[in-house]
Amino acid sequence: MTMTANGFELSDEARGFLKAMASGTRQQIMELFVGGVELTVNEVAERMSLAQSATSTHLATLRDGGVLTSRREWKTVYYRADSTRIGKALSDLQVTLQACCPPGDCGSGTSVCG
Amino acid sequence: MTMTANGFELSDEARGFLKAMASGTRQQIMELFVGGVELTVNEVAERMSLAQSATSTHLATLRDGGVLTSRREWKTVYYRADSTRIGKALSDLQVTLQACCPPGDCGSGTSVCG
DNA sequence: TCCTCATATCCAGAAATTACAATATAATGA
DNA sequence: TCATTATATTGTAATTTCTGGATATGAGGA
Repeated sequence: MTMTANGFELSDEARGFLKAMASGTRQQIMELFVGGVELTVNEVAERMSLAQSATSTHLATLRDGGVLTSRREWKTVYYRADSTRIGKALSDLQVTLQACCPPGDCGSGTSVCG
Repeated sequence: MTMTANGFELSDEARGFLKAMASGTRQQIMELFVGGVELTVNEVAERMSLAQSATSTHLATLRDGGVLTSRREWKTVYYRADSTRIGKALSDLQVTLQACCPPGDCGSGTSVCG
């Protein structure tokens, strides 16, 4: 929990998540990981009909954004959804975007709530 | 609730949300709406130091994506966060991305859960 | 009707993203 | 060391997105 969080600006986790998920291709890639499945770069490339280089870049973007995590086993890298960080990002988005009233100002101003 | 929802693909609400929130500028715009605040196009343009045309386009994109809603009062249009639709999108994202195991397949496969 | 204000749309250049081919790196085994 | 396999990085062209100026639309008031 960051000390500077005030509910008025999106957390780094939320920003990273949104940036990573901004691409339709990456959204489709994430659908391959539903259910905790682990996949290698080549497996994703094949299922997406995408070049290996493009796939590697997308997976790196998703990992940088906290959506995927990876582990290395021998020569191959396994990617899977980072459930914990995804949960944090979504929670932050909900707090910031769905909050009815500013902290300490509920019901006092011109805010339209509900 | 859609009949075709199976947890393996992102809902239209989730896709619309992600597309709308893909831009850093639009993320900043959304921070202006925290707490249920209502703002006009010109107010957003001024606070963002953005041209009126660009602002109008961004707000339309956010509305199309289900993140903002608008009402017309006399000559001016007031925008505010669409709490209900934001909640639906975030809920769908959580169900799809955070789900541990495929429906009906929990604990049976090679999934790495937790 | 004409004028004004707020917003929306159109257009063209600038900036960012995406894709693939080629090459580089990392890890392992012969 | 050399070859092999999986992944990462580089370079570049094509596409998409973003932005501001100009213009159009829509609603009221004089």
